[in-house]
Amino acid sequence: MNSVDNNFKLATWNVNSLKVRLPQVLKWLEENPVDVLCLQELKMVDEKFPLAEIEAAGYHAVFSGQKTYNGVAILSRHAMSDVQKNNPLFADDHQRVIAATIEGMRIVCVYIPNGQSLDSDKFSYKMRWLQALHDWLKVEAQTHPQLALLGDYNIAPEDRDVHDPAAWVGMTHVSEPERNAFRDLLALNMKDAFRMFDQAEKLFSWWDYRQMGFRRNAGLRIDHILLTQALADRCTECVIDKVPRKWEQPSDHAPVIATLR
DNA sequence: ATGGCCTCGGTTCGAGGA
Repeated sequence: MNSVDNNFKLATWNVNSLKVRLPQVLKWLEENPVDVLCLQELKMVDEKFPLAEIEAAGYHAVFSGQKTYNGVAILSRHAMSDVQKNNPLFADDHQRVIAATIEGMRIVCVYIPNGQSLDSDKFSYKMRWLQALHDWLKVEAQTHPQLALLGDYNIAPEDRDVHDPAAWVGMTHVSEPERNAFRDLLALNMKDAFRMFDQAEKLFSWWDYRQMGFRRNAGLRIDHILLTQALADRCTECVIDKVPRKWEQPSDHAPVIATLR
């Protein structure tokens, strides 16, 4: 038994349709046998969830899907308990939250709303949604000191998380209210796992399908893993895996992986 | 350039994403 075997890996990936991306998810898990993988944008109802294929790959799965839009899942090599769908403090037609307890950790998988544009109803929905998430996690962290919040946040926390900050002024994902909401989550004694470590510049987790965004590295870092202090203390690495973004018919997002010792 | 791409639902285009 070497030290690698004792690591616990948590990952998140917005797959932009699990129906289209299932072969890539299975391939990625074969190459990256993480302990937990949070998925967003399933875009399918629960009846269509490919449970047999996921289980054949060695994973349990819990999921909360809907037709066409949204939908989230947690895949885990370990047993899951206390599954929670949606934020109990926020009535929501969208399926954007699923949580489960795994090996004593509270794993919260989120697909935070996009917001569309700063003057839209969808933006005010995003901000109300973020406030409710904060209020819920504040309570949840009291009973689960080992809490991880993984997902597509649709927020680039700082200008260094944006390929061309000037081009994004006035857009959603980078506005002060959104960045304040991100800092409010950090203020729940959580750490952005990626920023706990030295990283190269211009590392992103999403690239526009248009204009050859990936080739130009025209991206944003909007997929995050936040860890409460108890888990942050165990975190030894956090990386973005650009490999599947280079595959044929990729998701526009890349997986993010945190390693705990 | 109110663009460009991708997915879905449902038909050959609009909505939504980011």
